[in-house]
Amino acid sequence: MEQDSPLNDSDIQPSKKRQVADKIVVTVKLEENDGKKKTENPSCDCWSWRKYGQKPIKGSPYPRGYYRCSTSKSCSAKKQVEICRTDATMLIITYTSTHNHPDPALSKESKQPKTKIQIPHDDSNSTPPDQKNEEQKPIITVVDDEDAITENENFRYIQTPENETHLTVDLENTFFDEEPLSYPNLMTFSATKSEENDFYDELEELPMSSSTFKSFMRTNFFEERVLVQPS
DNA sequence: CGATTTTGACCGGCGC
DNA sequence: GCGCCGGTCAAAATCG
Repeated sequence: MEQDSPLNDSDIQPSKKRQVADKIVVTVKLEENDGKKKTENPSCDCWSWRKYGQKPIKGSPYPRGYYRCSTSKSCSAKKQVEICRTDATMLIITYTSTHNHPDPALSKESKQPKTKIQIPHDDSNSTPPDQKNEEQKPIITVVDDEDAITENENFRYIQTPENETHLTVDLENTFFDEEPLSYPNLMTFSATKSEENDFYDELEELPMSSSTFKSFMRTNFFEERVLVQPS
């Protein structure tokens, strides 16, 4: 249905190896909340996701789920959800590509789409079958596997033995606060991705107010800096 | 009844 | 060249 053809979207380029275009790794620390805290799930970034695959990952007892944006067929936004092999309470969400359409939540902030991340229980305990019971996610850790992001009051660097730079984001102070998000370096738009450029270019033309845009950015978390610069 | 999840098959890239 | 592994597709099943 999209009046378009199958595509010209640059998302399909089999001839090129997977370039590390936009890849954001967000680590969410799941804590046993009493279930009272209705903190939005970072994984539920207000977008509608449709699961299209799941595979066991080597080195991890937990499978990885593959989700795609279900709002728009032409939307190439994707995300992978897996559980940290060392910390079962750590949810690793990897975002790939960006949405080429406004966040539906912006229009209707009253309702939130249902994105249910399924957390496979590997415990042999007689855990209840209801796997839709995840409302716990107080801390978000953004892991930039490329370059270190910036340090912000809301961020905290965490050096991992693996050589990665983990960014801990205080959810309540960052996303759920109405304070103007200020991500100095995080806001650095990459001037490399044509798609993204186009995307943001459109945004500029859109009648979005700065606050709207902010919200938009908030939903998108941080547009990572793409490092792909073809020589 | 439509949208979404599930699950195995399929495919392409990479390392050996 | 082969096998491993990660990522996607597609058909069937399930849910609301």
